[in-house]
Amino acid sequence: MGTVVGTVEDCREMFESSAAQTRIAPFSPTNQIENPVAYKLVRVAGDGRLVPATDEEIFEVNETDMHTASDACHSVGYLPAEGSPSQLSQLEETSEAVNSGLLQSDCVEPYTNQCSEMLQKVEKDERLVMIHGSHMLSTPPDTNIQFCNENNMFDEDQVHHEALLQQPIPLSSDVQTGCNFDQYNTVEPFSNSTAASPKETAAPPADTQKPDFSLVRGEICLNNLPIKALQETFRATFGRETTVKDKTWLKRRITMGLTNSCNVPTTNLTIKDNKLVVNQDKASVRATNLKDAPPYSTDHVSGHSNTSGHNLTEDFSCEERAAKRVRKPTRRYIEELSETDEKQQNDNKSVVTSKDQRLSEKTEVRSISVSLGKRVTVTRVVSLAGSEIEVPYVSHVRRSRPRENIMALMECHSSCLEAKASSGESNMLLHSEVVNLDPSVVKSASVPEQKELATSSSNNEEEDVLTEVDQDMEAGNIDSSGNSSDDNNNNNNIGATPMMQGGGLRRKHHRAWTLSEVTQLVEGVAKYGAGKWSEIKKLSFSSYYSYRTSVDLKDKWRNLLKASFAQSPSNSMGSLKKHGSMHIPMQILLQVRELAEKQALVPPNQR
DNA sequence: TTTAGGG
DNA sequence: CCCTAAA
Repeated sequence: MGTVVGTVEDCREMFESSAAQTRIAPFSPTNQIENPVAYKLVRVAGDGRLVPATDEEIFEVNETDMHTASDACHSVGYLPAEGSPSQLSQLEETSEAVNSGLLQSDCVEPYTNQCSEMLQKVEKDERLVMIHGSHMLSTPPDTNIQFCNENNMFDEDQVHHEALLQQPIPLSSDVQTGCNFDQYNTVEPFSNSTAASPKETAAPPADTQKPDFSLVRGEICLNNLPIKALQETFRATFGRETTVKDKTWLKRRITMGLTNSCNVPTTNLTIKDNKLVVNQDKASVRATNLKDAPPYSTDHVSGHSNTSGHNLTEDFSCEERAAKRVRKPTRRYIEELSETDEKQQNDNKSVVTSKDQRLSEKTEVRSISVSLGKRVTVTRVVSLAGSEIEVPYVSHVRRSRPRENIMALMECHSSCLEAKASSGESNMLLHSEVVNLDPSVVKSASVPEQKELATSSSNNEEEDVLTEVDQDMEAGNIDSSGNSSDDNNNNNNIGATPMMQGGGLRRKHHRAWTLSEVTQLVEGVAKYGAGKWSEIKKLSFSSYYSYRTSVDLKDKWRNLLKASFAQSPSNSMGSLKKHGSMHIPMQILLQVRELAEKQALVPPNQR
């Protein structure tokens, strides 16, 4: 069935040669409409192998990802027979890689122009791989959904092709029964694909896809949660509080956090009666924009959501703005704004603006290089707590775990992208990828294969350096412990390097554990047993190239145990709450406890 | 190299 | 998270 189409190319090649454009072609309006493309961020190892981007990396991209991307993201990468030939051919190359399981479906990146820019800047070995998936079927970005399996990836069994086929475009409420992710359904104002609406809608039914543990296990339906609950969930997910009251935003963020992916549509949609409502005016505008703004322009798509419709009539970003965009708040800023917004809209705004401008500059630079020759700054409007903010779609490549090697490199270029790109050894690749939604399949598949890959890869992991973007939105967000590191990122090399000015090593990067990570950890312990950290890491975390080390896993588990037992019985209900620090849903804690007890009994063998 | 613990 | 002793 679904053949994966992907192209892996040397970045230079892509950018330098006309080919690049061709590849990008999928974005062309025409293509987009019919064949949404999902891009996946990939890093090319020195040996030429493709290494799936880290979830964080992806994350960054997602945040900024263009509307387009959002569409793409959703889509599961199946190539329809219909896929444009060119795409197919291109993709074919990558398909191999994909099969190998290197590709992870989580994030698709909509890099086009930006990529090109970045690439240009990056002159080293980095390569970009674009893999295009033609289908729009969206999948919940799930960390679990990684296509790690070499063989299986494309097998129908593993892949939910069938399911997808059956439920092509429409996300019927039926499909989504159970848990609805509004986010998925939500359409971004800028979403590219006109046709997308259905596609987006296609957001995978939570049930089927089993986006994430929380979703599956927790049976968390973000849609139904009140804002307060969402905020709690947010805290649980990211380890920090949020005052944001925008349901849409919260849901999206949470979803992103849970899934570790970017698929979640960025913006606000108005959902009414299970349908996404877009302002026609805007839509019309959009149409206009689409023509003008090549790749980025997006179409409005109306999606159906089963969510209990609460309406967010936030404006979808106006095309107009898109054109104008100056501001480019990072996530963090956005979040902050939203949070503070309530309190002080004015102040925050001003602050944001200033920062944004800075960012914008960078962005612009990048954009300039774009193939079109015309730099287009794409921004999207995000409504925060009632105030709208324009957010530039800047893809961030997240710094993955900083390897020592890299660090040195990184230091040189503190400023800009170039530095990031310049990791000598590894190259970042973006490839569009088709994503399989099938949770079960993905999950099972991902684990084993990946390991092999990693192994075979010859230890590249460590060597590889990921390109980073100056801004790292995620870091700020994720890091619950507000580390100064984030700040440093902008100014300095970015968190990637633990180096301190003093010359001493700084703490590694504080990365708050996400719910999804915790879930994976718990699963891993359940499967392999506590103490098998290396196993767990390989099987459960290698997939998305988590920077978590076995030691990290061990430490986290230790903390989980502590938390689980610390929890007094009285708390049955409140999974979250209190303890400013914590989160971690009850279920997980309970699981932890069970596992702990269970293993205590049967310590040694087994698994 | 991986675990287990202490810090 | 870091560091380190043990294995």
